Amino acid sequence: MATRTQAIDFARRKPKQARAQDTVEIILEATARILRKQGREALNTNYIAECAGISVGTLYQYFPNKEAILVAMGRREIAADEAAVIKAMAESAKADLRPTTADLRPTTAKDDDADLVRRAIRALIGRHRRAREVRRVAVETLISEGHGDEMARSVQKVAQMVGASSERFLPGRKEPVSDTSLFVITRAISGVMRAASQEQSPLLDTQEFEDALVQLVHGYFGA
Amino acid sequence: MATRTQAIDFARRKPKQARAQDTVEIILEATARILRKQGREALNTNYIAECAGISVGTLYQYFPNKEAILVAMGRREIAADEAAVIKAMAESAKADLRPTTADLRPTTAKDDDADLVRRAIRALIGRHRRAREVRRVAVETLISEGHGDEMARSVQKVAQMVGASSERFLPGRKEPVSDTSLFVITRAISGVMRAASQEQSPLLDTQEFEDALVQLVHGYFGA
Amino acid sequence: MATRTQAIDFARRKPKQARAQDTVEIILEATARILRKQGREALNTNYIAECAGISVGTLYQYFPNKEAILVAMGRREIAADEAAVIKAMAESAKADLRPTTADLRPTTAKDDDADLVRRAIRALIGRHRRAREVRRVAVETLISEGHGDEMARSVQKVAQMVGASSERFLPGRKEPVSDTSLFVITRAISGVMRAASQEQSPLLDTQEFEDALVQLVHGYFGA
Amino acid sequence: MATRTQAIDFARRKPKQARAQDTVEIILEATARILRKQGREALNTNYIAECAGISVGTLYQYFPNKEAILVAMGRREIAADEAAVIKAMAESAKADLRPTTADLRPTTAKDDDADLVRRAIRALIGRHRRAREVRRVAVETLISEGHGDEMARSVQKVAQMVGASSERFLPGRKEPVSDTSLFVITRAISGVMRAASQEQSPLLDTQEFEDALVQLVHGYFGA
DNA sequence: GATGAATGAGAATTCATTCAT
DNA sequence: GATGAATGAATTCTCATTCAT
Repeated sequence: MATRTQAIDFARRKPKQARAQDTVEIILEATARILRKQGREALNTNYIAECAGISVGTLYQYFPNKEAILVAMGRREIAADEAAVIKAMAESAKADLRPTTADLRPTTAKDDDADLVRRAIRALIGRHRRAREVRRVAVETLISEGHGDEMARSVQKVAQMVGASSERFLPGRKEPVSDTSLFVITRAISGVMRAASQEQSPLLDTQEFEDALVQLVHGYFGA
Repeated sequence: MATRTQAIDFARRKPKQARAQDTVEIILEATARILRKQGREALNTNYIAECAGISVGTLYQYFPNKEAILVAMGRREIAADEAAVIKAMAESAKADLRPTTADLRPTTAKDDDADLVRRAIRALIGRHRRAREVRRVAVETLISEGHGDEMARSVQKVAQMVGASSERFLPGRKEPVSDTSLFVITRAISGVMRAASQEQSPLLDTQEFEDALVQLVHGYFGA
Repeated sequence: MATRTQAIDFARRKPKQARAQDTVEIILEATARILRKQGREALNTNYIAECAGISVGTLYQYFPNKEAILVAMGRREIAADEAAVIKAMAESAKADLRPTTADLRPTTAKDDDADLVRRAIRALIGRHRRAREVRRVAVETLISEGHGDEMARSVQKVAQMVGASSERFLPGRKEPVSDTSLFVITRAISGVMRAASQEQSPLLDTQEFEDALVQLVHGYFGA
Repeated sequence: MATRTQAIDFARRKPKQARAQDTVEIILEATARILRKQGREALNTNYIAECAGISVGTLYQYFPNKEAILVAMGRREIAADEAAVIKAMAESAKADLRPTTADLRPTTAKDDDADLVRRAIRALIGRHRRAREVRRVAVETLISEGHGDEMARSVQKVAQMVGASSERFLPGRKEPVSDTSLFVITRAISGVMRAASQEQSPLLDTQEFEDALVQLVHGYFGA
């Protein structure tokens, strides 16, 4: 059965047409909105459909089940994170960065690296500042549905980009960053970010917080 | 005992008799078992009661609702973490620690501090090595039910103990650790640990992992 | 129609289609049937659904909870009472009424009034002769859910109609019937009727009973 | 079995001792208190026991089941009504009654009768002014448990007393009051009273209300 | 493709009652 | 006699999913 088969790649129908694509969008947005405003408790397919302004039947034409919606959202979040960080790093060369904690960073060749790390972190903080519940639930579902690897891969990818760039500027470091180190530093950053979101920490909006995270990275790969 | 008392806060009836106390225990254990073996999906009050070998009615005599059970478990987990870490640190003075990555730690006065941090981390890793789902769900509930502060407080407390001890051995550092630093380092450690559990990372059982975490702390408060 | 509209006030979804409207009807009828045959004890949502030949889910698509069903029934009863009485009074002009207790009523201009009162009472008795438990439970719920005013208003309305008509034929009475009188006479009639239903009094089927009630009204406002 | 047998007369054990008698009292009072303050919804045996300061087990030593408690309360209410009315009537001869609506009652031999009716009604109003929910639930249970006759009998008894006394003063009336009349007038009074309680009517506290009820009786047995 | 009424298994919770201590 | 922990059937209500129109 077509349905069954397609269910495997978690989107019941490949939306080729613009309208169908929109519907998917609308569903995902409605889901995010509910998550943001009422929390996971209030999330159910009927309500998603209602908020999306479509019927449940239509919803099930685009997603085989509830989890698929969350998984799609999770992927989207991760992709958006990735894009945001990469974009930020790409802009690194030109922009003028005036960090407040200049004393922590000697004005050497390392500067560019600092910029890179700082920019990546800043971008991430930006992403986390909003849609806490959305992220949490979506990512959680992604993991619990066995797609945790996708997330890990994305994080790893960005981390490696940072690592690769860094090497150019850190001639002292001979070997590439180990897998363990990569794991630890990426999860450390995510963990701090996540906690700040979840605990609604006011730190999320301070420069001090950004500095501390930058310091965490530099310290770890440190002098 | 802290654990006991707090668990009761949220309980429907104060179990005065030994038997009642046992019942609470039995319920919590059954809950943990289900979480561990079948996951959150399978968790429901009827099933908990069945697994605990009691009736639903009895369950509701000790907990006003499902969440309360998870909250109690969360508190228990946290308290156990705290106790484990503190105990580990207390033993720090006498025991002989032979870390494999000796090169990371110069043999100076800092040694004792390193021991402290390492011991704390080692204890934490130990705690995380088991009952991943249990921790996750319980702690999550704790947070989502608005008791996130309790967890934060516990973590903070331990962190401060480490910080206080450290100062003795780091005469160079004049001021106490700032709140931001405390937040960042504790959440970083927790985040890494949590990710390792959740992603079922094999790293959790390696010495390399422990070393990396120790390095994360030392690097952050760095040279 | 008032009944329909009000019933919907309390309903979960506005049934736009004919089928849906029927469903509401079917639910209410099943409820009445249970109340009549097995009493309040036997009334539960699962059983209502079963008797109605629908699923519980469907039931809850039309009523947010059990009470709402009873409230809807109560409103319906009241509206039907009102309609029955008004209809009876409207027919008053033409029909030939041969009351058995002619001696109680002098053959004067008051006759028409007597007709009016008698007709109203006769209609009410007719309504009460059936569905005792249904009325009792439904109306009780209406009141206990805080909708007692609706009932009062309906009763008052009819009473005022009677009062207004009476004035035409009782030139002797200058002032309109006071609120207190209205309250007392309407509740007196209702009380007697209710008791007759509840106590399953055989009086309900006698002419003597009707006469006594007519006499109660006439006596109260009496000569 | 002793228990079974005694259950039939609705009190599991005949409390011969003072203490036992007290316990029954305490249970009934706790029940009334709950009914008054939290309504029927909140009424359950465990809660009654808790409020009464005894254990459920003890409660079941005095009442075979929940209904028995309500039945006992109902009987008590009725008995108290009866006693209050009878007492009021007994005092009729001496006391000085200054009704406000003197115009309604010509100063003839009927005066004493007026007093009697008025006193009875006044006493009843007094009883109804408090414990609305208590009465309602208790009496309802009494009826629904098939003890409606007891209530009817009590009401009838009082009514007959009034009727009997009246006759002395109403030489014109040859026959005793008919059963139908008795039924109608007693239920009319009860109905008005009940409605006033249930609808929380402010009339309950006015002289006008008392007058109207007196008028209802006098009008019915009319000039 | 869209709709939304219907489904019904399943989950949380209550409460009258019992019985071992 | 008193206690109160335990019981579990019963009840209310939810929500993912289907399918006739």
